[in-house]
Amino acid sequence: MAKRSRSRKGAPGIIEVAARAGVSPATVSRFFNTPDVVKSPTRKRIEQAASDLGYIRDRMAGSMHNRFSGTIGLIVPTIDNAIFSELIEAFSSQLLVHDRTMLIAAHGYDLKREVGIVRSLLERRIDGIALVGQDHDTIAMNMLAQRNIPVISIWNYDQDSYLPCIGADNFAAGRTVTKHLLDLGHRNISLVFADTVGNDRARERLRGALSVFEEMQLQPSGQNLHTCPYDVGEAKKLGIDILTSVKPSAIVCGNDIISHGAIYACQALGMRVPEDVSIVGIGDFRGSAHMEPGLTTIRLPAKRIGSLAADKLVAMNESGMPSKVTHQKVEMNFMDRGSTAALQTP
Amino acid sequence: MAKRSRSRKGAPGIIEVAARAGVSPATVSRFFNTPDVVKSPTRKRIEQAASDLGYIRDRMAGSMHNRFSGTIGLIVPTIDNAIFSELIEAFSSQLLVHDRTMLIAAHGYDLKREVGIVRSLLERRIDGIALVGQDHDTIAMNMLAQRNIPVISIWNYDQDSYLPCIGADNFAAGRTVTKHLLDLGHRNISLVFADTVGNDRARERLRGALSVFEEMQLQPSGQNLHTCPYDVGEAKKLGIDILTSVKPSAIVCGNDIISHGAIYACQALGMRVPEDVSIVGIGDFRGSAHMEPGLTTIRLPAKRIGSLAADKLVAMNESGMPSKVTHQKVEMNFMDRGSTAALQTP
DNA sequence: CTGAAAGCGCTTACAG
DNA sequence: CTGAAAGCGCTTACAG
Repeated sequence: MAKRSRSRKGAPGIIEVAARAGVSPATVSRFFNTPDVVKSPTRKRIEQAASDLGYIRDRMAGSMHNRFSGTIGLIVPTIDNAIFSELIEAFSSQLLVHDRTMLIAAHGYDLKREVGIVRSLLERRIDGIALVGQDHDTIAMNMLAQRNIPVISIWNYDQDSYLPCIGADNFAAGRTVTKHLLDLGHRNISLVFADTVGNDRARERLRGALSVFEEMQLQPSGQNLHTCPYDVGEAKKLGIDILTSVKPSAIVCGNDIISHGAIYACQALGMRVPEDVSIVGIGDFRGSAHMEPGLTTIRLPAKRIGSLAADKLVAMNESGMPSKVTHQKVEMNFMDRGSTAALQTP
Repeated sequence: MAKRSRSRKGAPGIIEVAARAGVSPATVSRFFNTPDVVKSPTRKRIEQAASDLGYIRDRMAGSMHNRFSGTIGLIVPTIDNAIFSELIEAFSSQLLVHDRTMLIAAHGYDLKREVGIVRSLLERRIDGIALVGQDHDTIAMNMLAQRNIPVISIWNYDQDSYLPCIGADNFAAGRTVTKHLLDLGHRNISLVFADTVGNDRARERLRGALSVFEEMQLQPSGQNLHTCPYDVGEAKKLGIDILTSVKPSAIVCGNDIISHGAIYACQALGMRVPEDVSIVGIGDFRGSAHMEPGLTTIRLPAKRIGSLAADKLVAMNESGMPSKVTHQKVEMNFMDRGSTAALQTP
């Protein structure tokens, strides 16, 4: 009585189920872990007993033997962001398919905070982890390496990545949208990108955009290069600034959120898109297709990345993790919608 | 050697740390759980040893004694949705403040799937759980009740809730936005709401909207009542339908996503908002303030609900869970922006 | 196919 | 303030 009081409020354990089914605890354990090894009538009795008692397994106790805990970690910069939430949802449900559970945390673009999160997840004995991008604190990477669990980098594809990666070619994405505008005849183009510090995705996109200018022997002037936070309101404000001072004929936005702000900026100023200003984004977020005008952008398959990452991590667990690092590039689709047009020569 | 091979790849445990620090395992355990009970010089030695070895605690082993696992569950209809992702982010980071970890899963508006998720979380020994809304499967509720962990319902405030709840008064929200339109003189008003089956938030909002009509002895005609999925594209399509057939002078949208679609529908048809059509939403999602025109809506404090829920669950754990059910209502703010105007009498 | 027994990594009375 | 020992709920060789 006194002994039970500290344990879980009399919740039935494997012992109680065994007693009720008239078998040993070992057999109950087998029923849950390797059912086919238990004879059918025994199975029935255990099933009945477990259900009568409302027995719920304690996976934490199980994980002390199992080598695997059944949980997999995912660390993102922020959960509250159109593109990551799509990724998270896909990752999580694909994990569910594999009978794994997701442990997720956000570091708010603070790589130092990521260290604490990695430790906390490791304390929970995650079987593997997916990190966004390749910029991470050494301490975190060392903890991960020492624990010897599978780690993959997602979102950006980089063939030289030191971690296995699954993602899109952000460099190519930046090139594609920029080239589209140059092909339409635009030359006075503003580039509005997210801060590239600790953000390889933004960095690659910007590099891609600039590479196109270079190839065409053009050089965007300093006043055409802008950094913008990931926020529609901020992007709109900055957009109004740029449209009234620099007066570009087109804007390359580092992500769709910035594009939304830019389009609203044009509307606020009474400028028409695409007649007066052409705008392209990167990402193809929810809503981009349906706004007026529809946003010309390049689709990054967040869902696909999430579910591939889940598959890969589970596979690495099950295969005993081959040491060869393999990368996977996901395809992007250029979506030519209404927000861009050929430069009007007045 | 052979014995170690099945355990975690030689990862150091409390025993190794104890040996290196020249103390007993019990003292190492105390160092991590109740540091102040360990003498300072001993503390230093343990700290050093732990750091030398790269020791990482195994919380799963710890949780077998601790009564609490340090993880708290959150089940949402979907992660990939502006309003829930804001909630999740807040819930998660507030949990981090309390040194707890979040276990999250989405049931995709399928209450049957919620049952499996509840079981899976329970198997992970969550210390408490927050569920969105009050519509849940009995089986899930029974499992929860039997385990005797704190359960709270979030998002909708309902003073008669059988679960402690933290949320906004969705009925009042529906009333406020609808009344705003009636006060502006509109009478031919379309109501476009999310499906109310298994969704108490949408149900309450719609009830609120209808109650205003009733009070004013008005009755919205059947053709003015529409159900719409949570999707900008679908809302836009339906909006175009409604605007060209029913031709309302105003639309009450059950959430901001539907409003966005409705505004784009107007723009696609060349109608002006608010001159030709007034539109109100509910939620004040990211972007609603900055689109053109700014959306008139009512702000539901998702962040506040998330962080209050985290606080409450932790408090319930720590206080031994008082049996009295307490509810908490969070304030909403009506945001009168540009998408509504007085009815033009031609 | 099933049981008895040892053990997973840590925590907690119980002594000292 | 610290240690030796029992035990948390389950799993897994080892026998049968």
